[in-house]
Amino acid sequence: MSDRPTLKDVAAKAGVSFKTVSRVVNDEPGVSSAIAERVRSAVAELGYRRNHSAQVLRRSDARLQTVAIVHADATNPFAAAVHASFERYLRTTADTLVVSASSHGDPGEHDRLVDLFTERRVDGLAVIPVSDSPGPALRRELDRNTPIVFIDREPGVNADVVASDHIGGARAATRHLLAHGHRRVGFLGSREQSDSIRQRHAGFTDAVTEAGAESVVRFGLTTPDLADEAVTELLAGADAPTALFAAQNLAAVGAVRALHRLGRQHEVALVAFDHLEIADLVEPAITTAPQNAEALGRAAAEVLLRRIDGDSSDPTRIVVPVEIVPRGSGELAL
Amino acid sequence: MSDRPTLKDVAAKAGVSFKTVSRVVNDEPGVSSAIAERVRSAVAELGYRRNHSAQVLRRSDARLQTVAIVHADATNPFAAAVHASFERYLRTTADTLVVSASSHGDPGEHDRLVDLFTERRVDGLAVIPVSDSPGPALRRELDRNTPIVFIDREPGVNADVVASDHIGGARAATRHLLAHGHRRVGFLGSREQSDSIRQRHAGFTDAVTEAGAESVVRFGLTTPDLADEAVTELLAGADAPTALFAAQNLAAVGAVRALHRLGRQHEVALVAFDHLEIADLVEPAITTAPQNAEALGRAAAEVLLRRIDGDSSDPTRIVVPVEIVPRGSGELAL
DNA sequence: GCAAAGGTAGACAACGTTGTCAGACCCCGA
DNA sequence: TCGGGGTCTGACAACGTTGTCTACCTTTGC
Repeated sequence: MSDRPTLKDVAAKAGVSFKTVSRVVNDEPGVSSAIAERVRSAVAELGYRRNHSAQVLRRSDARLQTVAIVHADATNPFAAAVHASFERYLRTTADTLVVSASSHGDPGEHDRLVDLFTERRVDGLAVIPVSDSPGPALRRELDRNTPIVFIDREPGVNADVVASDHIGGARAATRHLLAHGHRRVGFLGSREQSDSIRQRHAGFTDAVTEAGAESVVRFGLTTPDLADEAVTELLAGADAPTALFAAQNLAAVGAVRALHRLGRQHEVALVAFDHLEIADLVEPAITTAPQNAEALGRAAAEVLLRRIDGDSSDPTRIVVPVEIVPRGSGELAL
Repeated sequence: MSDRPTLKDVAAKAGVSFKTVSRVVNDEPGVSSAIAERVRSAVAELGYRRNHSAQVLRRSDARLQTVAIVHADATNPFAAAVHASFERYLRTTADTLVVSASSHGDPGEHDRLVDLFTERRVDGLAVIPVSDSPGPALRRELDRNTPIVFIDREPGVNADVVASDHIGGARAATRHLLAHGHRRVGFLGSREQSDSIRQRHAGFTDAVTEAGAESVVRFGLTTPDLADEAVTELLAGADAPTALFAAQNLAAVGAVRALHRLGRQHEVALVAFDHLEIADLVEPAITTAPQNAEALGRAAAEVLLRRIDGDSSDPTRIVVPVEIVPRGSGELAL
């Protein structure tokens, strides 16, 4: 990727000064149409492309038309959907390139990615946190008032956040189960370190407590296999729950698998947080409380753009509602 | 994202020349430890970060430690899995940042993204094509011998490609169905413009022809809903197929949905190309011919790295085998 | 005690671009 | 014929960094 033609190369070919070429490629006035034409054909012939680094260096105040999004796990379909919405909004409304990278869940790598994007100078950052508190690079950028928006999870600092109403959604989902007569409900959670999971747990506990019901709680179910095991074990126990709230989609997948293998899918109620591709493919179809990825991505983009435009008001916290979609599995009565 | 401290700012704070600071931040020899220490604390205090643009500009021959991947649709789980493998390999073995963007299937936007990454100077590009032939920007980069690897689909030019064995996988999957006695097999395809879909169709046709069986072919099933409709219609017809080959995962999801709604999931055989999250959640579990996303991503990274390292041999075509995973749905006999 | 050698620090140019300024040219009217 | 004004073009500096070269200061060896 070297030996690219520069303004000078184009200028030499067109027989003009490189400043004239600069004017032409930037559509600046003050170039006669004959010369402009000659320059344009030289540009086309050499395949000249402006060097973004040099441009950015010279006009260090200008917009880079680039924002970065740092993923915890870009293969998560929910994260991908948020990303898609975020990207579409920024590309279409602000002509801004969205670049991304994923830390695969490693906090050190996560912070390192923030660092790498910072070195490369972006207009702003969207971050899906992997841990409770920001790493050194992220903290430095927050101090520097770099436009940053956190998506989906609490960053552990006072900053702009766009997140689903985890508490309200989990509370509503659990109430939904309790309304069908269940008195003993299981909670299937993934990483307890994750704030969104903790919030869903809080909403779950709210609903259980207000109804005076009982609960069984499992955390650490980060893969379908682990969730499958946990459900199998729970249901074999003496006082097994009669309804399950899966706080995360992979846990839900494992729960469905276990229920079907045990043949108890028509007996044990299940509500799953998050969208599930499989929701209406199984019998009974799975009642879900899906996060609105489209709204989250769009809201994050809006907040970030406002910050990039110079808005320096206090951090905002945008909460996107989560609504229950009844499909059958959550309506199984005791 | 402005007003960042520069070498000069750090130098002023530490009371040295900016070149000395440069030496310290680059771990170059020739700085006394006392001064180096003073510089390091000034760096820490100001939160100095090297300006990547300036660095790249100065050393225009050097590696940028950055490659870009341009997606057709980053929300496709298969694409996401390939990306994850690609990213992990490059981050860990070559300390290279992988940035990405997605065109959401729009060829013009796709080529524009290539252009934007080119302007930003990356060491190489990985491209998941959206159309049969490269756009102007991509063509220009190919002419310029920019390291580029195409993933999963044919680019329409002579270039490095890493792709699954679509033909062989589809042929094997179809033979698998025919081996269970079916004589009339349906083909469910998504975009006919896509070369991978055409190849799967070719493999399908191979197997049908060699067995002297009959086929019904549907293209354009790009969403589960469209596939659902198509299957519903096919099965209602006079000479309905008794087995289905879904050439793409979204089409497979729709097919499963239709079969279950019609209650014919134990009667009509189904093999699906690609990985399906739902594969073993439904009854019968779905027999698949999954692409090896991990191998594809890794192979693409290896090819690209070799090109970046200066390998200028003829374009290679790496074909990653696709193996059938029998789970039940594909073994339903006539 | 002095020259040579080595280690340390800074001055300066250059990368490719854009902003500022000045110069060259042309046309027009006096 | 000449000056004034506008239009077009180019020279030059600057952005923040790294590579090269030079200058200083200390140490070493005779």
